[in-house]
Amino acid sequence: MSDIRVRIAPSPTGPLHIGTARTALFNALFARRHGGTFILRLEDTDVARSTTAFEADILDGLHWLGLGWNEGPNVAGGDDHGPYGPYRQMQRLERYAAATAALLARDLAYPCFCTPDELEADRTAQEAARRPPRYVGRCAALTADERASRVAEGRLAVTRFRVPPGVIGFEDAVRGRVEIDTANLGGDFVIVRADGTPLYHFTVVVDDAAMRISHVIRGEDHLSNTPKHILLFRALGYPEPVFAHLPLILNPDRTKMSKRKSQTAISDYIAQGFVREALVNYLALLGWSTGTEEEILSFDEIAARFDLDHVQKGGAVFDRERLEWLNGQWIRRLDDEDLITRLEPFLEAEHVAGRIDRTPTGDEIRTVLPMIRERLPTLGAVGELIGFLWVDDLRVEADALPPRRWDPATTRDGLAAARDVVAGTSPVTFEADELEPPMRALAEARGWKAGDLFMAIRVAVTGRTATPPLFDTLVALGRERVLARLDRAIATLSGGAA
RNA sequence: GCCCCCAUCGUCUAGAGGCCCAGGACGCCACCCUUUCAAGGUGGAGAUCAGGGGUUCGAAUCCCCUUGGGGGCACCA
Repeated sequence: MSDIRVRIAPSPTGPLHIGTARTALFNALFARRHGGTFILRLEDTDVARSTTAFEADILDGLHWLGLGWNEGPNVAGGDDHGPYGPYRQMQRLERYAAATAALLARDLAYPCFCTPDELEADRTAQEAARRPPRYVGRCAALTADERASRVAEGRLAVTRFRVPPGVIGFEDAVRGRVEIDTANLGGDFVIVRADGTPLYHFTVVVDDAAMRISHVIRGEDHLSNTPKHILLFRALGYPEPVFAHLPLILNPDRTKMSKRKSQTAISDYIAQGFVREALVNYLALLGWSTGTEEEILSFDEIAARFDLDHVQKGGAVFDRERLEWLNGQWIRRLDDEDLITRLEPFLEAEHVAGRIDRTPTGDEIRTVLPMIRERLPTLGAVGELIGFLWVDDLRVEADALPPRRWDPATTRDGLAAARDVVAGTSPVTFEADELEPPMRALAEARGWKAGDLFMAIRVAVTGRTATPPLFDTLVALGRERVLARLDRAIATLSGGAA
């Protein structure tokens, strides 16, 4: 292993977000490409919003994507592994406390007694004066006596980091040189809350240093905050990692992708039947490219080609249609047993939802695989596609039965004639090859267009106008059920209720 | 308001001075295949490379300005 160490540091305050997954993927790819270590650290210092359920969703989602980590939590709410643990920030409080004490001792940070109301008033005044919001420094120069008296009053203090004047510059691995004047950082910022819990900008630096992170690869939304982190790295005497800021994933209106405007939870994509290969492939190509025209690529193939130089700088709109296309590509590439395994939970769900009457066996799924493979944009589409195979009591409305060019009477005649053809076939073999010729002959004999006859049969036995090839469908249904469904349709058209 | 980042077909992108009056993919439109739906094949429409100045024999590629878009500025992460 090289000394390249990268991490994904999600906050368990929501389900695994597509943006977090993409950042995790890029970090994992970078680690794989360079033989480095990929670390997962949970940033759970927002105790009020963090939950074990979200933690589980994040861990499960990352595992599902195939993005395993070399160091980090093992299970939600459980223990972890790796030489730099623990990997949950709330279990690392003493480290932040020590770092805080060090900063306080050197007066690089100070206690601030300003109340939320005072700060709010400051911000309101600044906004009214059309000035950028920043901490005014009311507590920056308090004497020891003044601090003591405030403490005596029982007032709680946060800890603020002193932002020194100057320009902070760094070499971003995707954007090149970036320079920001510390005067634009918003003043001395809070690193520890009044209740003693540390804040993100502080913990991220303490931990990235403690965990020996060599490359911080994260979203562009952190670019402006990077000077704060660099200031902290320096104040604490830690070496600075290399920073790489990835372009944001955007809503169709080009704003930062959000739950309000897009589907952002990975679990939702999983539930709809997207396969990991497609998601990984799609996400990798969102903001990065091989530099060639290759595009259907596995994680390993991408990792072999991955580099930060080809990372795009501008944000990328999330295009679900392209994801669906890629998903279809990957579904077609899965081998039979794999596809069956992945389809099973979706068929099970169809059953549970009551849309089909039983869950088909693996063997049953295997027999229909050739006719559905090319027709599945997602695994979740399987019910719509062939659910009619496992419905006991299919009923089709009379209005739906006639093909475009046929009237009800013709349709009834056509179905009756078709029924005779089916009835005349051998009950033992019942193959598509022995069904099609006589049906075509029938259509020709009666002067019907074969397509119309086929459509009438299709709707009668499946209830749908779009299905896999008709004769394969009839075979899958079986002779007896085809006869029964044709009978019922004929009865329906005859005015009976069957 | 201030700071930072960004800017090639509707979308994802190739392009690191001449190979580009800009290539690929998704989507869209035709046609082929075809019993429907897909898949697949072929072809097409679609970007004066945001605009304007430079630099250069030559710029999508380098520089500047403008415009536009985005992000950040919490006792959220």
